[in-house]
Amino acid sequence: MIEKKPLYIYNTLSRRKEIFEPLKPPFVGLYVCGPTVYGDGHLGHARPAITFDLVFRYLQYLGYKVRYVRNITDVGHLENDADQGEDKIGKKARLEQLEPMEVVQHFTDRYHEDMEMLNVKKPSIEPRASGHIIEQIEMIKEIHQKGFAYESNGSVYFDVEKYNQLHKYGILSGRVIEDMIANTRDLEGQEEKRSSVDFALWKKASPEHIMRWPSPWSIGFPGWHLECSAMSAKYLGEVFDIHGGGMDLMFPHHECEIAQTKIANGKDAVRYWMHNNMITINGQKMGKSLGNFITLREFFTGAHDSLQKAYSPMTIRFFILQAHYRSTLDFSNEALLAAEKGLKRLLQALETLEKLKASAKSSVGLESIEEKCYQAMNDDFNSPIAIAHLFDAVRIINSVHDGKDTLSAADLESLKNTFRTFVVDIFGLKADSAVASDQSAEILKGVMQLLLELRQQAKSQKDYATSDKIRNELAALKIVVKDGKDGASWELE
RNA sequence: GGUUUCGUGGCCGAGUGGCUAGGCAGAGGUCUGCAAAACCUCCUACAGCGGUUCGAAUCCGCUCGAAACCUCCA
Repeated sequence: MIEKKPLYIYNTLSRRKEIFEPLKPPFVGLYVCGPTVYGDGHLGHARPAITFDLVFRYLQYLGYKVRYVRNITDVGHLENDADQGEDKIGKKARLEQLEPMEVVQHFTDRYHEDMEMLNVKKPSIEPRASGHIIEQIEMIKEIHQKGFAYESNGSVYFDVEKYNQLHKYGILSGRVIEDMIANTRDLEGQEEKRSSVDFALWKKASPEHIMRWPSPWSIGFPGWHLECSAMSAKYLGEVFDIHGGGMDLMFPHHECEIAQTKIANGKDAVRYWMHNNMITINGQKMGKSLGNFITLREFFTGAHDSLQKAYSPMTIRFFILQAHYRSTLDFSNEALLAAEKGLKRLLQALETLEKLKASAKSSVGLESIEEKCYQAMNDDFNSPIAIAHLFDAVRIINSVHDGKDTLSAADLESLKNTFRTFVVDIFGLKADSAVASDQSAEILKGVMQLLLELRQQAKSQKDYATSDKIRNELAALKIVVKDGKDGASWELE
């Protein structure tokens, strides 16, 4: 354990920050709703991935042994358009003449690639919904036996009104069931349900629905909300610590999870509910249905009309970390450009830090930086505040490098430790690997050293024509030379 | 219509009863052969109107505006 100060987490259930106390310390169970793999991930998908990556990393850093479960939804959710009853993955597969699992595999692989680019750590377990049909069927049986589900034409529905008589339905989203009944729109395929608020636990497959499994009720597929309940219970137990996901999943997805689980195992499964906010574009949610999304790959390559240029994965990561996870974050080129420059400044300082030399004593105090960073993180993972404090450290690092301030050996060691810990370990930021640490990189390093020495010689002989030629030619190769107090350094643009 | 939020300087974004983050952009300066980088200084805002308070951007009320969810969505 690094710090004994309490960690506060905003619990959606109580709508306030609560002291985080794991059920069975030092273990922490964390479940996060993962992607539906029927298309490439977009910027919106990066938000929960990075948010809970931060949570995962920080909890681990505090010394907790975290089991992080993030699922892959590969059964598909019901489509609500003309192709009623057909799920998204099935639809995509029919269109492209592929096996559904082929589609699933393809987009799962691509999702993993995106996550790796963003330096998102792999979860401890990444279960697939299709691999847990049996568990889901068992759960439906349990709910059915207890009288909170009914069969209708081969499908099984959860009886929300009956549930609401014993427990309150809508505790997470603050909804009142009467209002919902009064306000629900008329949708097709609702006639099988007793009430419009009921939700499907099992759906009988229509003929064109190609993803299907046998069950006691019909050949079909599990309802949309069941997989997370079944898989979280399987891997984290009937009661576990944190459940996360996007705010848009709060209702109905998470609300349904709460109701199902409460009946199936008689307990409130989740102790802390965490929801990340949305990324917006022109003030509107970036989403599949609105068609205003930009995929992560498009960001990385710049291949999208809305993008002025390509943005590196680390820029995206830093952009997201610079906002608190519960705030909406508006995408724009200006904002991304600003993030790109800020990140560069931060990572530059990380390198500069390695070159600093200790002095007899420090001219600046820095013990509070570490403390402030921890305080910020302990306050519901307030990464933007922690980053602000890291920029204070950047200023100190650069001042020392310029010879305007000094640091004692102990302070320098402490600063290195704090800075690396937060930037690299907790925020997961790293230099984009334009130059990998392979052989050619070593050669480049040597060549550059030679060139800079030659340039220095030319400069000391006031042969500026030569020194400028070296600098300009290198600039044309996208290598930037920076003169400092003690010699020049270089970087790739 | 209901539920949940939000409205902060040129832009992005924290904060949330008094001490007025941070980044980007802009202006001036230091350094430098010049440039870049770095450093220093400056630009000081909280939608509007009332109320509570010694004191409010922060609490309360109203008005205006925006978003998410109520249908799959991170």
